[in-house]
Parts: sequence; structure tokens; C-alpha cells
Amino acid sequence: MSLQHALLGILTYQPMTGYEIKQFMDVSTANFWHAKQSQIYVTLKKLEKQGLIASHVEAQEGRPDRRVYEITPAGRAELDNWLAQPLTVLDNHKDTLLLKLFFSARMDKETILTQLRIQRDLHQRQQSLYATETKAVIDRFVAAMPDMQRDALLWDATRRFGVLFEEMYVRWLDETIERVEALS
Amino acid sequence: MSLQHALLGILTYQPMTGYEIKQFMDVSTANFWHAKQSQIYVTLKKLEKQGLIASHVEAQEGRPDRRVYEITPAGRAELDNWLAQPLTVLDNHKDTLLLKLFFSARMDKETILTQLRIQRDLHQRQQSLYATETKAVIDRFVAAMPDMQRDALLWDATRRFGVLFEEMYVRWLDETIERVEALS
DNA sequence: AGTGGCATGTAAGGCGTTACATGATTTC
DNA sequence: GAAATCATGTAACGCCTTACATGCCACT
Repeated sequence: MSLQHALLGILTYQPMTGYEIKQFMDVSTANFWHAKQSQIYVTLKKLEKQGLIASHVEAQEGRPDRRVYEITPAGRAELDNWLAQPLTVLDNHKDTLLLKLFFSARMDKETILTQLRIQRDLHQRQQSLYATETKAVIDRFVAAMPDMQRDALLWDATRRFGVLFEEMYVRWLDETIERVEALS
Repeated sequence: MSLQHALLGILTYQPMTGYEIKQFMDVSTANFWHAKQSQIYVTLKKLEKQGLIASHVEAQEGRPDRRVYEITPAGRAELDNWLAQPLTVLDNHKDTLLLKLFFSARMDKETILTQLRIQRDLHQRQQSLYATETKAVIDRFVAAMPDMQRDALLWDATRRFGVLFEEMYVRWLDETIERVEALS
């Protein structure tokens, strides 16, 4: 359900193809919402069938044709309605590393530590990605479209979440590595 | 795939019914891995068909029959194999609140703030749940089974993650609420 | 000569949620 | 008298991933 709303939200910025939507998501929402290219195409068809978006094909020379989607008034209404309802429950999260760790008493100390150290590295990289590259992407958007200050503030808030989440994850991994090292 | 491994892991502690597995997950892994009762039953059948677990029915008076599952040697081998492979990628997370917030520039300030304040409350509660009740559950397990110290340490590490995650979430919400309040 | 970008899709299969169905016992 | 607990399952449906299929252009 939520991917449909994500696509509606993105199409409020400007008409786009499925391919462009995927690229946009990869540099903006990937932090908290992601989708495969194939799923995006299928979901766009579904939205069009419901009349929430509309498309037309643009021919190109030496390039595949583009199918450009734009949001309809019904789509905007649906999006606004969704945005206006407050969320009164918490999302459930899944994390494979935590699941593995939970059952890892069967493993020897070094196997566990190797696992944790690899993840520490990955999360550290992710953190600096949000702190530098993602920051730059948003700054470029703001410079290009100064009338979207309000959007930019909210986009930046979600980016900040990414930074804080990864910092917390690295702190927790450091703490956990220490505790496992202290095992006999 | 991972739910299958979660069930195998739980069944290494002791033979259990699908119903008991659900209860166990709700007080231990729910933080990072959850499943509906119906999905657990279906997945148990699947694991049995693969020979990774085996079951027998126990009749009861005035109660429904229980189907008790236990892990097989093949199941233990599969679990150990899974635990031994290090994870070299990061999980993708989804968070509906962040998705909504990202597109909320269309909404007025108060709608956004209401949303954020409700979530702050929910995350605050969740944090104290991990800090008190979940802690008590683990302490009781350790007292009952002192030979599972190593398991308990890892279980507690995943609980700590829950605490740190919720603390971070509340901090981020406070910061974001302030920024949104400052909007004209 | 090979890789990566541009561009769109289908099909199969697995994972997950919701709803439905049953029924006795215990607790409030 | 109502609700929760114990206990197991099926069916329909939707979401998501993986694999397959095509083909030109630009760059190295």
C-alpha cells in the first residue's frame, strides 16, 4: 500500500518515467523506503488502472520510448488523505544481523566477532554516505528549486534520521563487540 | 527464508508447538523479527516437509491437541551453516513515518506536528518496555537456566539494541519537532 | 571488445497479512 | 454473561524478489 503512496508523492514534484522514479528513490528515500525497478513498473500500472495517475508515451531517437506518468486530481486527493491520517502504531522492523546474533551462542567467539566487525564497517560507511553525499544531493535540489524550502527541510530531517540511526548502530556494535570479546 | 531459520533457532532450546513459538517470539525477537500465528504454522509445515524439523501430536483433555515440533540433525546442520556465513550486506529498512514525513510539505504545520508528537509518545513507551519488561524476561530465563549464560548475553545485546534504537528515535523526533515548529 | 546507462516490461515463486472457521475452559 | 486463553489450521490476496527478455548508444 505504501509504495503506491510513495509513487504518488514523487509524481507531485514533476511527471516522470518509472526509470526516473527508481533513480530518484535510490538517492532520496532509499534510507526508509526502497523498491526494485520491476515492482515500480507493476505498481505504476496498478495506479493508472485506479485512475490515480495517467501516462503518455514519448518517442525518442536512438533510445527506447519513455512512458511518462503524471498524477491526476484523484491521485492528489488520495495522497492528501493518506498524509492527513496520523499513524497511531509503530512499524515492525526486521534485522537479519540481530536475528543471527540472537541464536549465535552455538558459534565460537571468533565467528561472532568477524560477523560484527564486518557489519561495523558497513554501517560506518553508510553513516558517512548520509552525512556527505545525501547531504549534497539535497543541497543541490534546494539551489535548483528555491521554492521548495519546506520540502527540503523535511527531506533533510529524514536524512538526519539516517545519520543518527547509523551512528547508533555503530555505537551498539562497538559495545556488543566488547561484551563478546570479554566472553571466556 | 529467515523466518525458517528463526524457527529452527527457537527449536534448539526445546521442542515446542506453533502456539508456544509465537509467544516466545513476542517477548524476545519481536524487536527485530516478528511473524503472525498463521505464517508460523505454514512455515513449520514447510520445514517439516524439508526434514529439518519433526512433529508428533499430543492429546489433551478439555483442550485442543498439541502438535509439538523438534529440530532434526539436518535442521541443526542447516542452522549452523546459516549462522556461520557472515552477512556482507545491509538490510533495507522501511519506515512509514519517515515516508509520510518526506512528502508532508503539502500538509500544514499542525498536522505534521500532531503526527510527530503521537509517534514520540509511542517510541517513548516502547523504549521503557525494552528497558524494564524485556529485561525482566531475560533475567528470569537466566535464573531458570544458568547454563545458558552465553545465550542470555546475546539476547541482552539485542534488547540493548531496542533501547538504543528507541532512544535515538525519540531524540530525532524531538529535534524534528523543533525544526518544524520553527517554520513560518 | 566489454561495461554501463537508458528504457520497459513479464512470469514465477516466495513472503506476509487478513479473514475465516472451530470450540472448550478459565477469568473477570 | 463476556472476554481471554489455549490450540490449529485454510484461503485469498497483496507485496516483493529474482530471473528472463530486448536493444541501442556512449565510453573506456
